[in-house]
Amino acid sequence: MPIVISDTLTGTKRELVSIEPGKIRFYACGPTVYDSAHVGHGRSYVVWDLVVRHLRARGYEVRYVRNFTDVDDKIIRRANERGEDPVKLAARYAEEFDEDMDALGNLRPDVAPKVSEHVPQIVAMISTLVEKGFAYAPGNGDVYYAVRAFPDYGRLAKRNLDDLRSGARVEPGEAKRDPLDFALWKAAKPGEPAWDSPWGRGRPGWHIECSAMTLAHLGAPIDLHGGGKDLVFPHHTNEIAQSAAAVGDGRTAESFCRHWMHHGFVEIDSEKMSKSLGNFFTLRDVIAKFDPEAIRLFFLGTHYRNPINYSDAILSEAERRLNYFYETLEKVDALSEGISPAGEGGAVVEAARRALDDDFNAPQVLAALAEAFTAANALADRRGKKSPEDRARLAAFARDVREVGTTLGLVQRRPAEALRAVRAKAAARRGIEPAAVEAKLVARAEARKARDFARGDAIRDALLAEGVAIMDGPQGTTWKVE
RNA sequence: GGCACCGUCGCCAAGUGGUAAGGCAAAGGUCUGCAAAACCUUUAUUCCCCGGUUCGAAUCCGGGCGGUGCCUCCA
Repeated sequence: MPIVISDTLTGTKRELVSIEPGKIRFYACGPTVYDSAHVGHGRSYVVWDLVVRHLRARGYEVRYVRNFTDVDDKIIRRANERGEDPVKLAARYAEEFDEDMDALGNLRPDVAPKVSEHVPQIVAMISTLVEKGFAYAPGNGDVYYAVRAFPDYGRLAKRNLDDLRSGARVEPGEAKRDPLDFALWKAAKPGEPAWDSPWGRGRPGWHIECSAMTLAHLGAPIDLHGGGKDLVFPHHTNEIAQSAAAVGDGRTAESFCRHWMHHGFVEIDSEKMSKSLGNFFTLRDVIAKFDPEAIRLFFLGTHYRNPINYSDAILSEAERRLNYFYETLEKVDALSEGISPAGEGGAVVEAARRALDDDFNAPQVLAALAEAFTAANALADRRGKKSPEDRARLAAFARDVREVGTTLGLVQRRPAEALRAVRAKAAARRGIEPAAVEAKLVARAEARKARDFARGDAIRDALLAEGVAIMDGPQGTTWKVE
């Protein structure tokens, strides 16, 4: 069964065909680290994590490279504002980024290269482009890429040079032959980090770093390149032009990379979440409020290509759903402890694989899981003693769900611990004191033991008014935050 | 202005030619001292509107209306 993706390069859904059988060389555009990551970054890298996990589950040897852009105008500006060294500031945010990604359950990439550590490769690549006639140095210390030299220019973005030219503009001081030409190398300005080059001291332009780091760590051509939809133009368009000119045939986008995937944005009130609009939440802030696995579940509930609206309400819904998953698993684990599962991988595993093979359709996997969970609960809660066959089926459910969860990066924690963590966050959010709740539950238990149901119910209703729901079970009373 | 994308139940959301997944919410039921949770049942002859193609369209084509993104930094 082939894996099918929506390929931006062709604008169609088509089979992902790797250059070397069984191997995928994958590059995801990483963040520019001048500030804390926001929810939009979280979505982006959960998407790429899903892609990598599924490809690996399907037997591919995936080499996953994701860069840090740590040399950039915004980093320099931010560092100057704070009187800090730009490279150090970037390093700090890169570390923070890694922590956030870990919290979301994303696997680390195999390589996470930084621009500041690849300047020699970048200079070498620019030199090649100049030698081959794809780039020119007008003598002001800048080097520009000559867009007209690359016949496939703009194909990824489905735009031709005339369309683009109407909107292009040239900054004062630039010496471009064509307004669409873009800087590969920028002459150093005072107070900026700079490196020596054949064109004088300066620093890399925006797009060249990804090209150079892709070639340094994956070679060319690569199989798959990913990023947000906002990177299609100009970033990826220019990457293709540079790379195909430097190491490919100089004519076609495919000589650099075969397949391109782009995901949709996280939105607030149906508007793109972005730094410039100021309508963003940092991952740190959201993780402080909601369990990161609930955030991940929220991301996976919408197909990666579509926009996804962020709100506290929808995150609460994801949190309740996560609770349901872990409560079910806790119950099923208790009933099937030490039992060997019935049969081989079940229908859920197969359904999940099919859904992910079809352009990484995670929402469809969640739908398949929903049916499995319902069936497991029905069996677990059925009255009467469980037969050995029932227990084996429950064990099989737990095994299958966890296997699917491995690919999604969900339900890998121990249920009791996850439930406690989720509850703690929800309680903190609502200003609920767990110790106070426990004390009230003791009082209620005493009242009920004395068959004073009126008093017991009064305590329960008071807790519910605070947002605490209580469940009486055979093992005693448990509670959670509504 | 140019180039794209999107519009599916009260809400969220799959589905890209074969007769509308799933979740939340809602209603009824089972269970329960009463609840909660869980489970069962019910809830879109219909997919923004109007035409067209087709044996057949939410899915393809044309036109409208509405929303968004990119064209400048952006995941």
